[in-house]
Amino acid sequence: MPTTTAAKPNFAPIKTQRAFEAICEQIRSQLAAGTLKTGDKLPAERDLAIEFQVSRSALREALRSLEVSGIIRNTKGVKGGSFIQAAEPDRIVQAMQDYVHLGKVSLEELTEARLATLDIIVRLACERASETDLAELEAIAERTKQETGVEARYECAAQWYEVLARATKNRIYGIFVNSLSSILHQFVQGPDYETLQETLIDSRLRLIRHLRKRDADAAALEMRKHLERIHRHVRKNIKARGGA
Amino acid sequence: MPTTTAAKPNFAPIKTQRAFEAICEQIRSQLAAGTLKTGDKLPAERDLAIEFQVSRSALREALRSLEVSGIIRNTKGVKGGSFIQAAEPDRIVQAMQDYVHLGKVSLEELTEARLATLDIIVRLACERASETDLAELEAIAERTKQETGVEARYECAAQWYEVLARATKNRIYGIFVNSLSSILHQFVQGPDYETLQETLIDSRLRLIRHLRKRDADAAALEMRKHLERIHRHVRKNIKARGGA
DNA sequence: TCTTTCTTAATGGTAAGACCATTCAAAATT
DNA sequence: AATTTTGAATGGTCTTACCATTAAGAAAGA
Repeated sequence: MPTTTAAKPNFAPIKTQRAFEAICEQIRSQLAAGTLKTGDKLPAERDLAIEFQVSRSALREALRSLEVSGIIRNTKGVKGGSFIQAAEPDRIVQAMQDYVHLGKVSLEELTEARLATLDIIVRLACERASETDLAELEAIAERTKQETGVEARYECAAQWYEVLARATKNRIYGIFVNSLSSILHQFVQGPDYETLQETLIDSRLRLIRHLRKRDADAAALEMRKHLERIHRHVRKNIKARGGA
Repeated sequence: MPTTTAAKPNFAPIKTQRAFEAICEQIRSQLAAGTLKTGDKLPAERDLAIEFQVSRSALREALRSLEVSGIIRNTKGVKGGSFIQAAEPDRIVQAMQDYVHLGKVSLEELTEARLATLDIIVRLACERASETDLAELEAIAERTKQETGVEARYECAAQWYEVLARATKNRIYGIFVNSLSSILHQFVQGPDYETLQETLIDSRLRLIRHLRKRDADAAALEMRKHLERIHRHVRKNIKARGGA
């Protein structure tokens, strides 16, 4: 980069602040500061509009924005209002799904990221999993054995990964792996699901044993082999269907 | 309900459909069906309101909802309107920020996840970084040396991580590390930023050298040491300010 | 006293109409 | 030909009004 460019322009992009955006910012910052927290109730729309010195319609657009962002929930009637919602990763998952659906991310990228993320998770879980966590994992593996419906099995898998992520005592990993898994799940439907199922239970039981022995390398390897089986299956079905 | 209820309940949760939700659904379905696609322009608000037979305020709430979902973008003036837009990862970052603020994810969790994620990124970049990537990284490191403002430096850091993530040829990592960095950035303000800055440039240059030699372990170690310096700094400032 | 029904106020949801600020093309002016 | 002015289209905001839903309290009935 041989250029001279005395100083870079460094202009801030002008951006006419709309009223509802300013309102959202204020509420979000109060959330970040802790002034507002889950369960709190915002004043009524008419009162809030007066407080912000905007019209009710402008305020409502702000509330609508916060609602679709999963921050508040609106209920009608007296004793109704806008309540700060508990955090749910659904919005993140949906945002990632939208991103993927617009073709910005390939299946290969998803599977690779999932593999790497679960490698971290398994190794951390190996260090930190409590006996309660392990027992929960065993219960899920046991339940998976009995479920037959495709949806029920997916539910089991989701729980499996959730508990596994929880064992790391770090919620961030749970978000990551949940997002990736739920996106990949849309490709999982297809034949040969039965044959995968057989090896699945054994693989999970082996993984639990490795976790109990705190053998991180063995556990990570077991997870990797399992995921690669799944991903081969997914890739094959994608080709067969000429999917997205 | 005195009856026996022969079969299992299986009731769908009642959910009063609000007007703007119905509008969003129609537009989303037209997107899925391909009737609407990126770049298309929706009719003007007043016309759309007539077409949907709703008031303009109800329609605007629907548009607002679609806008914060990243589906449309609104511009003013004649030749303005609502345009279907391609999704950008900003939404994901925003969703993760909301989640952290709502969900009491601790600073420790954030830093740990960032460390682990960047470990993956560095190792992958070691394998896959092209000469162009490396040159870009060098240019950024060089520019960082000359910037003095806090915001300008953060801009450099953001670019640094973005290019680094791009070198992995996997966009998912970029999303992850962007989200974590932007959340952590809110804590970075504070004293002692100058002393950190000195070591920063050297650390980055060393990292680039390791990447060039394809020495993954050395590169990962360099990154880890750097991040741990940063995180110690952040933690200290948090305590000093009694922050969130 | 207890139960049921009715009233009522609070709140979100919707409607209708008006005005402002911005934008850009076309007309008017130099 | 270049510049300025005009004007219409469009999103953003404000105002006012009314409707639907909800829950608490009052009233009525047992």
